[in-house]
Amino acid sequence: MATIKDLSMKCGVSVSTVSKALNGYHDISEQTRALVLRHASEMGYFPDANARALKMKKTCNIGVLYMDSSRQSLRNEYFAHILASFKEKVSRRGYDITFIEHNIGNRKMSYLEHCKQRNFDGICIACVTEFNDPEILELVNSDIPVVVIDHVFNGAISILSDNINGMRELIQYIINQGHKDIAYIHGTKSSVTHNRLVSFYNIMNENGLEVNEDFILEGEYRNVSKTEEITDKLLNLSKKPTCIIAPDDYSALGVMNVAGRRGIKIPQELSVAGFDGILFTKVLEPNLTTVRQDVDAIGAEAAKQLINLIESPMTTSLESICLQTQLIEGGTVKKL
Amino acid sequence: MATIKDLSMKCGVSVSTVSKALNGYHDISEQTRALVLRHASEMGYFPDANARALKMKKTCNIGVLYMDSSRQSLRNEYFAHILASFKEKVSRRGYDITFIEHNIGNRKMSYLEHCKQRNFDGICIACVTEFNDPEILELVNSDIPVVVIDHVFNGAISILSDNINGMRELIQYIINQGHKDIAYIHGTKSSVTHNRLVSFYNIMNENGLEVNEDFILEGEYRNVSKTEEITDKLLNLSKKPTCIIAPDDYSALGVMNVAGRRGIKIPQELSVAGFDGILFTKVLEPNLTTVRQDVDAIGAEAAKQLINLIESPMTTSLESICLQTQLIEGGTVKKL
DNA sequence: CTGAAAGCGCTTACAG
DNA sequence: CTGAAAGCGCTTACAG
Repeated sequence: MATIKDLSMKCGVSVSTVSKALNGYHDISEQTRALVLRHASEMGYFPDANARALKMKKTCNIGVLYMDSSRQSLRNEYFAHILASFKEKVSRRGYDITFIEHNIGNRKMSYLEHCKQRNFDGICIACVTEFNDPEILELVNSDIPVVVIDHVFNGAISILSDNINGMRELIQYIINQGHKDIAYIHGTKSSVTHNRLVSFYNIMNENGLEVNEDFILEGEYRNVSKTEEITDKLLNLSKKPTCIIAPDDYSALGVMNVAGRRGIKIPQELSVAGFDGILFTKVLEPNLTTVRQDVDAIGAEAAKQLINLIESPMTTSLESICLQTQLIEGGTVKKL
Repeated sequence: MATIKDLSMKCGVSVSTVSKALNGYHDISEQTRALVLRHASEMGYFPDANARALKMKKTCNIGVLYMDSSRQSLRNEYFAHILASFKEKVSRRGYDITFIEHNIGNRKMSYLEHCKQRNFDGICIACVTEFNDPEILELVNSDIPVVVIDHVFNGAISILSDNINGMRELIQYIINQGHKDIAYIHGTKSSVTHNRLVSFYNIMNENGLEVNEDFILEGEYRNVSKTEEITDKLLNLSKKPTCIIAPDDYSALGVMNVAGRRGIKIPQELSVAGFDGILFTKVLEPNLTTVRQDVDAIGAEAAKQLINLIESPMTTSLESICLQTQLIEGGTVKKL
């Protein structure tokens, strides 16, 4: 690729002048600037990003961490959608995205070391199940601007759905449909899971309904077979629930499958709800009753906050931002 | 971050010596090397990747292009899975992944210019619908090593499923189940679509079956509502198909939805098949009859080929590599 | 075996 | 308004 030196020779001016002309400095005559710009575009010249980064301490590159114990990574639709939106937003602001890994070339290193070597301007932590991993804490506590999806850390910006209110709306809707015996197969413990559970209990209580402890069982997010197993347990109880809430939309298929096998019609004989509002549930018929998380907004907000933090650290507060969810009534919760 | 200069002062040797010790040169005494290594790890020193890249003309970074006209990007499960596998494989070989965009900072540029500025060691082109876009051609014809998913370019490595054989197995299976009136809603024109179509015609002919032109309609990949529309048309024909093949698994939901609305039972009264073998069809009951593309293998093979091309250009041939597919019989094609 | 020097491609005080 | 010089953090011939 042509270098700034080639360009300066072509223009017959010094390298310094070329650089200043290109970077919009004002102590350059309009004539010279025009000359430089013309030759630059003729030669297809663009400054080397590495050299520029080295000098300016700014890479215009954001590190994204996708690491979860089940190694779903981009295979998790929810996070893939968030990343897609995040990517679109940051790219419009001139930042690229690079995944954070454990090595460069054949050197092994920690995530933080990777970020330091690559000189990322900021970091987005998403799709992590192990929030207590010391490597994650090291990242969050570093001096690199960080935004975290779906988890609250002291001293970092967090973006997450309003799980409490989302769950409230869902449960209230189900109760309004006449259900009292509601089972909740919740995901593995996490702050998100905790908030949803708390909300579940609260709304039940507010409505004067008692929570049947047999109906609260731990499943796993996105694990269909585990949800099937638990659904089987629930349907074998002498006192059965009239409605089952799955950890998420995807695992809700597990509830449907078991019902199908037992010849139980949904929603006529059993109601089901999910959480997430992911793609395929929109087109499945009947539409799944669920709480839609606004993945586009989550990604975009994460991007916006992170870039603010990078570019205006002193006016960006490190708070957690809750995004509204939307109740999708769908057709899998029957009016009793 | 600590620089090599800090480290050299700590060690009391020159910067050159430190660099050589770190990089495994042999003209360094074992004593000195040990000293340097010890201090390096104590200080948490890692060489700045940008400075290194500048000097060595090697970034250990691969550009990935995700650009499709429908702006699905990572939201397309098929490509998200391929990318996940690609990412895992290249990272194990020490390469990072950065998405190719149209700008860095506030400079607009072409994809190629972006790659040149970032000095990517190689490029993976995936998730592209516009293979004739001049920007894509520019990338493919550049001197940067390139691997392309799902499209064959002269002079570039291509990775794709064996669509011809995959389709053969699917159609033959459907025919063996006793179907003669098979409709094929195919995706938008592309080389992949073309090969599947050709294969469809060929297998029909080989089996002495005539293709009913009314049964061959153009839909769109991953477009459920379009598939619903076309399914409606097909089911309104006086002579109806007994089996409908959708552009892919996702759009196959469209066929199922229309059937559901009309009270047509699948597979008892109408058979359906898809293509891709994506996640949710594995857990949907009855399992969709489909052709599974081995997304893990596609991503891994793309990674392997690209890295070979980067590291050993003279022993890596620019060919297209076809990966085997697998017929998933599932339960949506009835034995007539 | 070690180190001074040049250079990768840029930017930016500083002097003129 | 323009340009020579220093420097960002590295690597690597080259000299000793």
